[in-house]
Amino acid sequence: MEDSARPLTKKEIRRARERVILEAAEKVFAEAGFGGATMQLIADMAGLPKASLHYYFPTKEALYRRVVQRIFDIWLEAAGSFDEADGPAEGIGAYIDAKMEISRRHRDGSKVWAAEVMHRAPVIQDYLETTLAEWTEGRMSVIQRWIDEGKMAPVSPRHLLYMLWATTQHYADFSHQIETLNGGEPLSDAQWDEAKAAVRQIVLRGIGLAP
Amino acid sequence: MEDSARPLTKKEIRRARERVILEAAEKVFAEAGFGGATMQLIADMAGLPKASLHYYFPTKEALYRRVVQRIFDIWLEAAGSFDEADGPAEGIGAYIDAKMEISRRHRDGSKVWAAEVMHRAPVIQDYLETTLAEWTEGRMSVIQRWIDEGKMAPVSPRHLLYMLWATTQHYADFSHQIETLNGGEPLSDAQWDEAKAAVRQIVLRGIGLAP
DNA sequence: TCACAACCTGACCATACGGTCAACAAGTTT
DNA sequence: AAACTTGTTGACCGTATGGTCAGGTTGTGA
Repeated sequence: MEDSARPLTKKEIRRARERVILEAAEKVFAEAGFGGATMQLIADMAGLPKASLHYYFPTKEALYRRVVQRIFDIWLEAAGSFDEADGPAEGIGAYIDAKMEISRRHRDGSKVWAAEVMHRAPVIQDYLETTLAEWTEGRMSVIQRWIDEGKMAPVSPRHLLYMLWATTQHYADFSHQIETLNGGEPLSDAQWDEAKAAVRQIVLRGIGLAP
Repeated sequence: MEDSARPLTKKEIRRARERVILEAAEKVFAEAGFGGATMQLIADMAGLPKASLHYYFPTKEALYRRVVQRIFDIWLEAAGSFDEADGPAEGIGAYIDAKMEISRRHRDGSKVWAAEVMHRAPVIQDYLETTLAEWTEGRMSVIQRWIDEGKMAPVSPRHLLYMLWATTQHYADFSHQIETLNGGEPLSDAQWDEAKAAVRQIVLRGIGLAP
């Protein structure tokens, strides 16, 4: 729109183009799945010729891999909110908030992640086996410690974690169903707050913490 | 294997072939998604030539439609377990059990359903808007009545339902992740019981019912 | 300013896919 | 057993897809 005094450097262009492509790819992969997505569709959505995609990303699979990796980084970030707490109310409460916020802000990414896992994780199997497995073990022992210290009711740490993942992720993966049941409208800000509060309330009470 | 005295009638053959195809299709659609699935793959899995699939089901989409419809029927059946109860403990407890059992027995179907909704429900949008919406409304008022009668804590009926769907469905849709975190092994019978009990425990306590 | 490297893309290619069909086989009805 | 309906499938077709590449453009360092 405006004539920039300085033309963009190559590095800047590269970075910007890659971002545009990755964002378009994320949306298309989320909506159509890996098999249903086409390079042409992604190119159109990015406003670039198809050949350009192949200049920045050699293959469709390489592009997909980058998209998935991006989500995992975001996921890891949220995972951190668990650690800084010294009690279940703050720890799990903050984790719920963080993951709900991800579902809200990164719907497409979440869907890509879900589809990847559903299809037996062809790309991220190693992440599941290493990073995710370690994180899960760690958090399970934190929860177990809280239980031993009497800070929460004795519930299965593993299934509590699964429940947190499932519930928070649901708002992204099934957003279409949720919107349909909301009269075809996306959740408003107030409704998102309501959802967060409801999840927090049920889960925290569920692990023995009075509201 | 055994030589049948009476050769199968056409109707029997038709029914049997259709079932074989539908089961193969469910598996392939679950593993590869609609876009990633190919008629050839389904044919191979069903042990039939590709042209035979097109004899029984005119198009890939028609086949997919039938697979999805099949899941919805199963889902509706489980939905019934909610109705016969006159209190939240039995009603919600039974519903959790029923849906967990679906996740266990119909993993592939659940995945197909999840993928369908994730991709904006191209095939089942009308179901979501009619049958599912009505069922949801009905169950929400049942829950609200329970709350009004003091039978459970005042929680958002809508988000409670979402939580039930999310949590129970998770064990099917993310079964691969769960297996990976279980040392690569599928859940044993005992582990399934554990999972069911844990979900029931957290949810029921979460809505104010002491274990 | 010049040589070079990075960037860009229209045109092209091989392949794989969903779907069709002709020809035949197997039941079913009369 | 003849006439007819239903089932069966190998071979084929048009198309769309992922990917390539030659040839041109544009920024960059000497």
